[in-house]
Amino acid sequence: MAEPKHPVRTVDRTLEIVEIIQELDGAGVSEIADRVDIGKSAVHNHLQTLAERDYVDKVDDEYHIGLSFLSLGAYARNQTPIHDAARAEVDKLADETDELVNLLVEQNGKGVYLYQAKGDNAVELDTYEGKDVHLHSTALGKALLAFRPTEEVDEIIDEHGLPAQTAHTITDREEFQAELAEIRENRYAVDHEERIHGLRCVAAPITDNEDRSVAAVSVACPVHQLDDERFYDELPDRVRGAANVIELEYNYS
Amino acid sequence: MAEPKHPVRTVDRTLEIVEIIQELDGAGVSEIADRVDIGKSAVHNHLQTLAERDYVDKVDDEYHIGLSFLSLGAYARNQTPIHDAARAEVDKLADETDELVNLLVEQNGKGVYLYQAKGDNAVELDTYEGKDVHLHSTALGKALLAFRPTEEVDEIIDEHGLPAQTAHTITDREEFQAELAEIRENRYAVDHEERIHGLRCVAAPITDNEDRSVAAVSVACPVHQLDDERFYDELPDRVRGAANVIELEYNYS
DNA sequence: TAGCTTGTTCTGAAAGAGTGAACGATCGTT
DNA sequence: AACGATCGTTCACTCTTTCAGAACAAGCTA
Repeated sequence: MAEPKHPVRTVDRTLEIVEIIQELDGAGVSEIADRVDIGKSAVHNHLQTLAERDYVDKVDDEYHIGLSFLSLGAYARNQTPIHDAARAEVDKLADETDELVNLLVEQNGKGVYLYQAKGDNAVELDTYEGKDVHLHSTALGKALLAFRPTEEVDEIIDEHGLPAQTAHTITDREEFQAELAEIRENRYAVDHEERIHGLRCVAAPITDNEDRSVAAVSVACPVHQLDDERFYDELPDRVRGAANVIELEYNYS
Repeated sequence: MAEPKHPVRTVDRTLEIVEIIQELDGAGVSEIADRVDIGKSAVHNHLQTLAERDYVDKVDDEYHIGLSFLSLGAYARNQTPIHDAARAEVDKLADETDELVNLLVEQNGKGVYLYQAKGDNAVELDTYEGKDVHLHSTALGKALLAFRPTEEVDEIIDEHGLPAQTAHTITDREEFQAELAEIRENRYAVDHEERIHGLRCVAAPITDNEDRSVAAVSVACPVHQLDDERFYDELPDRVRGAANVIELEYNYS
């Protein structure tokens, strides 16, 4: 996507304001005006306009993200064919493993969490539906990239790099390509505390009829919650099994 | 919320554009320009700006709602304490009944679907997470209103009226108040094709410690799918049971 | 009470959103 | 194959309208 030739600055500013509110978990007019480069009267006008349509909620001089965004967000998700195909199986996997199960898709070279199901024993993380993450530092992202053409992976790395998130993140290009090759063989990926310290995940790609990935599913759990045996023997099979069911649903129905 | 004294028109226009795209299930520049009162070059500028941040997706000269809205929408939902408390139980109810289960909250006098779980046999409806509906024409809305003070109900009716959605919608004010009184006694509400022809629902309120409703759960099914016996005997108990579990989770944890 | 915040209102002035025409591309039709 | 229609995109000018800044009310803290 080329840069807009004639961007509408007001729209950018509004989106910025909304994103700041999300980041701060609710904020007041002055607080927002400090972060975005416009005066507080202007911020006030934006917020009133957004509040009118319930895109923000005002609670005691604090503004919060409004539920009107849910309509658009849920709609956007429902539009993706993979969501419908995957949801039931993701729920089931969460139920069986008791862990946190995630579904991720790619958008413009980054990963976006599309759906999340929490088992009874699920770890609490910073991930939420709609959040975007670097693809290279998660099992989900690696599983997804492994089933994309090499040139596409190169493009994505060119654009976003391989920034380190923890000491375990793979930051070397060749090492990363080797990792992807291995994932292609196993049809599952493992993340050893590569994005978050103390967390490891197993992920499997969900591919279309041409074996190109359209999404990935993962189970995430704290390093010390599951012993290695179960982590390496049991989880990969379960995750691949779920991915398989989703693929069938996605490709043949 | 008072009318904004100094609305930011550009923001209104952008939101209008986005809402049109949603309504039309994707649209082109000219198509949008026809509906919103600005030229197509202006619409084009808006869309490019939104696309830059993934708030809209461009696919072959058609623009669609982007996944960036999911981040905000899911975030807004996660902020509501009722969501966390209810989600697991709503899933369970859907699993047990095989039907469509909905969770609704009130916002500015209208109902907003907060969460939805589909059982194996769930009916396909026009409802989706984030959608807003009139409160008076659904079992969910009636259950919710029944546990609000009378003056609050009056205010809401003053603002939104009791418009007929089908031939069965209650459109008379007194009749509606009587219906609410009955719901207060039973602690569950029934919707007899009042919003959609051929659909009936059973809903129960979820109340706080002062017995004021904060949300409602419902099971929805086609009129001819379930015989009257099961509909009237089995469902109310199940739905009230689920509501009860959610209340405990909401109020005491 | 004074002194700091906060959100809100208002008007002028500078910014920029929108108009409308023109261009190039891609249709389906003649 | 050439046409006409319709699409998305670009551009420069103009007039709309956003924004800055000051002033005010309300709520704190000291």
